[in-house]
Amino acid sequence: MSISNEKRNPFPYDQFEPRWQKFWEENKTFETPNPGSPDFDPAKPKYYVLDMFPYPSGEGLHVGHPEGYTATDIIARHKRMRGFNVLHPMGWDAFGLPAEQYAIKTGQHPRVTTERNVTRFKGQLQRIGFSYDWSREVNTTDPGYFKWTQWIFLQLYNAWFNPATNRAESVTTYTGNDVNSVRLAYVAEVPVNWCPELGTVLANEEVVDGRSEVGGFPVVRKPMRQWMLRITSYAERLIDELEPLDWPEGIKLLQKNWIGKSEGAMVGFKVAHSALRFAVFTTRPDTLFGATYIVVAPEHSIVDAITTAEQKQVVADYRQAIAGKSDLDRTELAKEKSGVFTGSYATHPITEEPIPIWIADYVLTGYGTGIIMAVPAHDERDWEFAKKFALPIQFVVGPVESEEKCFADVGLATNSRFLDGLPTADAKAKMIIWLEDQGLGKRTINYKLRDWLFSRQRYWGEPFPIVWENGQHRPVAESELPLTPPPLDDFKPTGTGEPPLARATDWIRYSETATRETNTMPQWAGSCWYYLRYCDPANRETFIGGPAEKYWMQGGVDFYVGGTEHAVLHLLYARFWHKVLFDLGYVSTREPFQKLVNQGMILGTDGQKMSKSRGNVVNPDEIILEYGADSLRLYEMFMGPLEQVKPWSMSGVEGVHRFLARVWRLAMEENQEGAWVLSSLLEEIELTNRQRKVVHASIKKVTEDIEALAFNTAISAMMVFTNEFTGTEKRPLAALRGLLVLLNPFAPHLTEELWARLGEQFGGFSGTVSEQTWPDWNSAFLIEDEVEIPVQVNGKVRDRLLIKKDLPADETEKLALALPKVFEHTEGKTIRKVVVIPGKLVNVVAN
RNA sequence: GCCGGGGUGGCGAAAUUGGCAGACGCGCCAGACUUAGGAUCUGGUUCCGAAAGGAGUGCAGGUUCAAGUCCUGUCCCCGGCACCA
Repeated sequence: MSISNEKRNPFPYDQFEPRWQKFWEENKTFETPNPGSPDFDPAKPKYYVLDMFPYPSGEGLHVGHPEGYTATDIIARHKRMRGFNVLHPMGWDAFGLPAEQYAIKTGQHPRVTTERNVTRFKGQLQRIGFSYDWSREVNTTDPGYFKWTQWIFLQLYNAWFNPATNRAESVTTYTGNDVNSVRLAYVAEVPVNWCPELGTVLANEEVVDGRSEVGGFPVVRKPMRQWMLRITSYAERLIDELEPLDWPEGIKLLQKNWIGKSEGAMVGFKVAHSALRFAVFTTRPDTLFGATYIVVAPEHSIVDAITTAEQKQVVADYRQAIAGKSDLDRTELAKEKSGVFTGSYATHPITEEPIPIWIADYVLTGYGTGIIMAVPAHDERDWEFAKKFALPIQFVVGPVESEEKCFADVGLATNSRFLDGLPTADAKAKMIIWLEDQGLGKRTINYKLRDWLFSRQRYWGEPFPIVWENGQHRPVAESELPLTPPPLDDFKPTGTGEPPLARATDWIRYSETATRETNTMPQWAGSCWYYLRYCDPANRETFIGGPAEKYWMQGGVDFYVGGTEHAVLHLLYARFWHKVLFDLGYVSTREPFQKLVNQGMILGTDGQKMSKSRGNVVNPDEIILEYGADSLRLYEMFMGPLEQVKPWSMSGVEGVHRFLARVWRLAMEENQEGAWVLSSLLEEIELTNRQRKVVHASIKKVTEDIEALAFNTAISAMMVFTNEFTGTEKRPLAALRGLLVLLNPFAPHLTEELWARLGEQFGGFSGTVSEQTWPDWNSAFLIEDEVEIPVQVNGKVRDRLLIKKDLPADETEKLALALPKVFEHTEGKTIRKVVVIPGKLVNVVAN
């Protein structure tokens, strides 16, 4: 019916927000020139602020995405205002399973789905007003991009890790006879994580509790021929070079534990009555005299050779039972130890006593040698196993309180001949030296980290630039890149482990005698180097040009924000690739990401993790529609500390929305017709002392808080600022100028709009706010000459004292003791002591 | 089990080096303006108590003139790893 029934917004964000977004786009406001370009200013320092680029899913953005993105955007805008050349790009990690599975269901080519999703994501991000330099947008599925992903793979293929120099080098420097045994990218027949449901193998990092990280399908162990990347040769450097980085300690530790370095010794054993030998890895060589049996992983190749005729059947049965189990089953059964005797004995290297050799699934194939010496007296797992199968237990470290309990602690060696009486650390060292002298063993460092399983049986990924001929692999020429996936009608997995690309028979046929590799790279490949491509996205000659790399990557990415879920995946892989590129001379830093921050997860309004099934997902589009992009940005930052997990609250959004409305009404008012016009209270007047103090205190607080990433308290400081001026009769323009600049990185649309409107009538508002210089505060304006300090009696505040800030202690004490309240509370007591912290507090101690 | 993070009002949270616990926001209460208010403005709001006063940062101790902050022990929540010899 009438106008009054229409929704009236407290300020017209719906009109000016899209207008400013268009303005920034048309004026290329946030495009950053590269070194060498005419409008590049080499005098400015650089700042590279990076978001973990998203996978453009069909669901669109959820409110978790803009959390980190808003934080980096505030930093980017703030750094620009402080005179930095800021690199702030965005792109798409667009290869991946969902698009492929959608293709399987609908026949729709993944490229079509991907393009649609990218358009959607980009539109959503632009509607939030992020200051990305969109001219640098990258997409991992773009042939112009994955050409270089494939190129980098070829560098890995053509490189080996030289232990003598502790770095990667061209394979041409390798002097051994089998170059394929040292390449950083190699083929191996390995037990892999095969996921029948997905029809593909997965990396260890993609398997969670025996199920696929994507989809949650069961994963089983199966030996298959796969491409591997030799990340293990970088284990040491991945740990050492992590140390100086400005990363959360928790993430560093997560990576360190994942790499899992342990120091110990390799000890050689002989199989009794046989020429067979094997080695075990132990971190407790000092307990060698306590080794009472040997355990071999069931899958180990030595098992056939050592199993006696009598034990053949039980061993076969056991191995069969283990092979049929998924990792999940194995984990669930972990509580109960199982295993069988092989019938063979090993000879103890020192005592030369025979000790039985068992197989058991508590020993893992992939770690150490896959064989252990069991010391049940001093290892919980061995203890359990020995108890269950009545194997002998020999204590060699003491003091032992009870023979009925495993003693896994350090202590003093006993029953160990030349080690007796030595504390564990010394015993370890002495044993290692002894073993080395006798040629029975040697000091060894072992890592939990395994080589990276790098091939997938999928369609929607980068094809390997490799061809096979006579059972041998070789790289294709660089000039043949990019190698694009062939068109297919059927994207389904073949179910046999043969990748879908195998269906493209013409594409596979490389020559009369050669065929193409049909595996594709995992999704992680593209994200291993995208931060480099942003520096020089249009370069057709190389993956990154020298000058761009040297300028933008100097000291690494300055600030990188993303979720913890990538702690051991993307962040480890990218560091590995970066180190290879560094060793080969293509980049100039050892590490890619100097400073890393993890944003905390945003929970639903019910305090639970957001999920479709719970129905508690908050859609940013709806927030923008109802409250505007600035409100969304501001709320995301006002919720609490960036790194903390925190629940979404709709009334919280309204709170910051009201704050923005107050800022709007500081400058604007409605006329008779209900149109917004400049407020009649605005005047070019001097600030009062009190106002000037508020302005400068806010500049200080907001500046320091932005640098400390304490955006929530920066916003509260601006709320205090706004409250201070809301009630005033006259509004000094200088205060408004200051507020708009401070608020701009947080609420760019509102501040630009007010700046422009004020500029039409008043001076001092030239250009856009984004172009303004960040203000400095003057400490002189912050000093108070009078302060109110609490006066305590026995630690309880009883009164207050208004004194000159620098009043000497003795005079402060005198004034405090003269207070009636102090007298009242010390009456009948003796004053023992008066603590005076000048300008801060007085505490009278009496009893 | 091991490693990491965290427990502060009704709620999200603040609190340099130990120095007035609860800034700011939400919610709630009251008032003003108003035909109206789920708009706006003003004031109040940790708890108990009419007040004086007392209690209070997961719990129990300790150090100190003074502890959310430091120390010892303990409980709970969240995240990661999980037979790595």
